[in-house]
Amino acid sequence: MGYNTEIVAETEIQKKVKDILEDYLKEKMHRRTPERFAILNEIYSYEGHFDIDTLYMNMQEKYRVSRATLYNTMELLLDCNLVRKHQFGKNISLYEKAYESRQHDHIILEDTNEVIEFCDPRIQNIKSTLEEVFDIDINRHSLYFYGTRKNKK
Amino acid sequence: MGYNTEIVAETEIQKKVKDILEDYLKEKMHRRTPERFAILNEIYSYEGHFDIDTLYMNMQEKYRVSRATLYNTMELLLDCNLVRKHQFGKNISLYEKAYESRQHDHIILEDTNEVIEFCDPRIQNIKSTLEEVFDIDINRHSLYFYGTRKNKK
DNA sequence: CTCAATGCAAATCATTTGCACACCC
DNA sequence: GGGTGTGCAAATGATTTGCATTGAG
Repeated sequence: MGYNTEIVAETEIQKKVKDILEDYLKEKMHRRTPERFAILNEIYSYEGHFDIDTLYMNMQEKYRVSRATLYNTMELLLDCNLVRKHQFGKNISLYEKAYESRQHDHIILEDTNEVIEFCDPRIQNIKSTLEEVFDIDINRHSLYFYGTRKNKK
Repeated sequence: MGYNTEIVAETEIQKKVKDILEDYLKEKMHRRTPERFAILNEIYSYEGHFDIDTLYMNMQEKYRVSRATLYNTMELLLDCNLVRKHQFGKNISLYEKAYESRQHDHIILEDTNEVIEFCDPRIQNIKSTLEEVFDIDINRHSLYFYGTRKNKK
């Protein structure tokens, strides 16, 4: 059929995450403000990583929100697992949408500032071992490898 | 023999790291200032993690150094692998001495703020795989698991 | 002597906070 | 209507920076 499946898929996900946020806010007795949905929508129009400032700039043209609200809302979105936050070095906080995107870790190439994403099942194994050995529950992890491209003089 | 091997060992290490720093500074054409050695010595009198502020406070009573110098010197000590730096969350930078202490990673228990250290050889395996697959050299990594103690209501 | 290193205070910059107003429930 | 959420501007706090002074080589 002649539909643009890209756009259809996009819209579906936007709807789904909107519902997830609605449910979450209801459950936590938080208000469903237009700002919160506007932010979510903006985030889910992105591919890959973004920072708060980019988000702020981009939104100014559409639905105007303050930085304070952005920071507040990111907390909520993190809490309901609709976004993930990455700390690439001290002053580089990057976010990305999390719904239906695979859990992955990162390699940072310090010569080129490239970021490579990878998945390795052995991390889950390590996690399981640790939970057993120390009798704990592990909720999340952060793993970064720092390196450089080979064969450079 | 009747020697206190603890203290002997301590002193030996202090000497060794002093030599390492000397060599490093010589090689890099940096000056061997008393501040740098005083800081190194202070750090190697600690066990476990410490932050810049603690280091600063503690040193005031002995060899007075400015925060600026502390930050500068930490860079050098990181570069010559005499200290390691850990980023536990955005505003919690902790350091620890690195010479002759085993590479380890951390679990952070968010309910109690406990920090558990562990070593798992599988991380090295992951590293090797990544180096091969992406044709890169990995210098270091940072790995944190975040969790909670079990069986709490 | 010369310039890298130091100390001090001011600057930075992402994030947080306080407060008055707006609007979701 | 009442109180949470918002915007704004000011506050924060770890780290950095500028500059005059010191001291290592």
